[in-house]
Amino acid sequence: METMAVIDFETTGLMPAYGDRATEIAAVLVRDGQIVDRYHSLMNTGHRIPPFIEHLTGITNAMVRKAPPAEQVMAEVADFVGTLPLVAHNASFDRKFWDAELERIDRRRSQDFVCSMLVAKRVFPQAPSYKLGALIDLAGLPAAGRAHRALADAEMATHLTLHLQRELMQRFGLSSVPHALLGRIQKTPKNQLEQCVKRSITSTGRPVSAPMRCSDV
DNA sequence: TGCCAGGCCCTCTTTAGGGCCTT
Repeated sequence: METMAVIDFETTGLMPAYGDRATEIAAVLVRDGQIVDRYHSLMNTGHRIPPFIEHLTGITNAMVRKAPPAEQVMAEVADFVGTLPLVAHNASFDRKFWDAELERIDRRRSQDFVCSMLVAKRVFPQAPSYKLGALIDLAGLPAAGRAHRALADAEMATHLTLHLQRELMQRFGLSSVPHALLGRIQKTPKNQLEQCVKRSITSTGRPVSAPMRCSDV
C-alpha cells in the first residue's frame, strides 16, 4: 500500500528567493488511511523572525535560538521522508522552501508534490474558501492543534487529503486514490474531474499510476 | 500591519486585472 508524506513549513516570510528561511518543519507519514509516523522540529537558521510572523505563528526568536541548526533538521527530515511522494496545502509555497532548504545542504528533491488545495478545488468546486482551516471546518474534520504551527497544519492537511481520497473513492467507486491520481486531478481543468478520473481508470477499475515531472506541480 | 512572489482561477477576459492561498 502506498505511503505518502504530508509536510508543512513555518517560515520567516513568503519568499526564499528574497532571503526568507524556514523556522519549523513537520512531516506526517500516512498509509492505509492512517497516520503511521511523524517528524517535527523547530530549526535555527540564524535569521530573525519579523514580529508579525512571531505573532502569527507563536514561534519566537527565542524559541528558534534554542532549536537545532537548520542543516541538521533538514537532513533528518529528508531522511525521514526519503523518496515518498509529497503532499502539502498550497504546495507551491512548501515546495519552494523544501527545495531551497535542501539545496543549502546540497541535496535535491526526487519526488513530486500534490497540492491538497488544488485537489480540493476540483473535488469541492463550490467551497466558499480553500484555506486549510476553512476546509477542515467545512468537512467537519478535527482541528489538530494551534493553526500556523507545522505539526498541527501538517496533520490537518493529512486529514483533508484523506477526506478528499475518501470522497473520490465513494463518488467514483474506486478502491484507492493513489498520489499519481491526485496529481492528475490537481492539473485537470476545473469542472472536468469526472472525465479526468474516468480516463485514469483501467478495465480492472484501478486508477492508473503514471510518473510526473517535478515541474508538473 | 503586513510588504516583498507566483500559480491558479474568475470575469466587467484573452493585447488584463485582481483575489485567493501560503508565512
